[in-house]
Amino acid sequence: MSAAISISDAESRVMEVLWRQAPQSAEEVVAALCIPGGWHEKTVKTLLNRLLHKGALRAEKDGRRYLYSPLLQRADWQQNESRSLLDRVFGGKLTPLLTHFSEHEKLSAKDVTELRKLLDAIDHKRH
Amino acid sequence: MSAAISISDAESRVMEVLWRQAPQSAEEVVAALCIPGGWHEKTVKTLLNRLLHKGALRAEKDGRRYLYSPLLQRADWQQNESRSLLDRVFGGKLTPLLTHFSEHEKLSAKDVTELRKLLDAIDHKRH
DNA sequence: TCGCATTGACTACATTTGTAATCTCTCATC
DNA sequence: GATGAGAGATTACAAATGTAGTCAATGCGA
Repeated sequence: MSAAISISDAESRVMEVLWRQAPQSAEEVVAALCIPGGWHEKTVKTLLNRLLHKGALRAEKDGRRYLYSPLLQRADWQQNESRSLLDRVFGGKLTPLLTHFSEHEKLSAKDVTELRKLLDAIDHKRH
Repeated sequence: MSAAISISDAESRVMEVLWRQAPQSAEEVVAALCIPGGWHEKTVKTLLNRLLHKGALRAEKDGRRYLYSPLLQRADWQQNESRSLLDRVFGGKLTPLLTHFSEHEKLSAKDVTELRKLLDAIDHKRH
C-alpha cells in the first residue's frame, strides 16, 4: 500500500482533467480549466507542480515542455475519499451512510433499479 | 437555508462528543477527548471557541463556566459532507457512488437486507 | 479580604490550501 | 551570437487548520 497520496480539492480538479485524458500538456490542462470564470493559468501551473511533487502525476519531457499523466488512479482516490467520509462522518459504518443517502438524496428510478442489480450481484457472489 | 456552517475535521470531533450528549461543560468535553494519546486540554478549548464563533455551538452560563450544546445538527452536517463528497468525487451522481461502495466496501448480509428494505420503501412511496 | 486556582479569551506559530506573480532558462529566430 | 517568448521553477501571501501557550477575570477557600 502506497503512502496514500492526499490531494486537495483544487488539485483534484486538475486530476479530473488528466483522468479524462492523458497525457496532456500543461497548456491543454490550462485550457480545460481556465475557461469562463475559471482559474488563472498560473494557478493551474502551480497545482500541476504540487501534484508532481506529491507523486500524483508523472511528467515526461516532450521538447520544450512536459506531458503529464496521472500516477494516482481515480478509483484509488475515490476509494480514499469515500473511506474517509465513512470514517469521519458515519463512524465507519456503511448502513448509516446508505440510510442517509436513501433518506436525503433523491433516488431516481434508475438508481433504484441499478442498486437492486448490485444487490442481486452481491447475493450471487455470496451464493 | 442557514449559511451552511462549515467545520473542520478536528472541530467535528468535538461536535461528536456534544452530539452524543448535551449540554456538557468544557471539562467534560475535554475529558472525553484528552484520554490516551489525545489532544491537549488547550486544544479542545480552542476548538470549542472556534465552534462557538462559527455558530455551531451555543453556550449557556452555569456559574463560573459554560455548558455547551450543538446548534449545528448532526444530520445536517452529515448531509453537507455527503453532498460534498458526491459533488467533489462522483460528479454529483449517486449511482457511481453506490456502485463504488458496493464494489469496494464489504457489505454485510445485514447491509444488503437493510438496503433492500430501503429500496422497497422508496418504491412504495413512489407507489 | 486577599491571593490563588480555574475558566474562558486572546495570542502564537507552523502547515496546507487557494490563488497568483516573478524569475530563470532555453530554444527558435534574426 | 543576441534576444525575446514561452515553459517550468521559485517565491508570495492571506485564510484555514492543527495544536498549544499566555493573559485576564472571577469566585472560592484561608
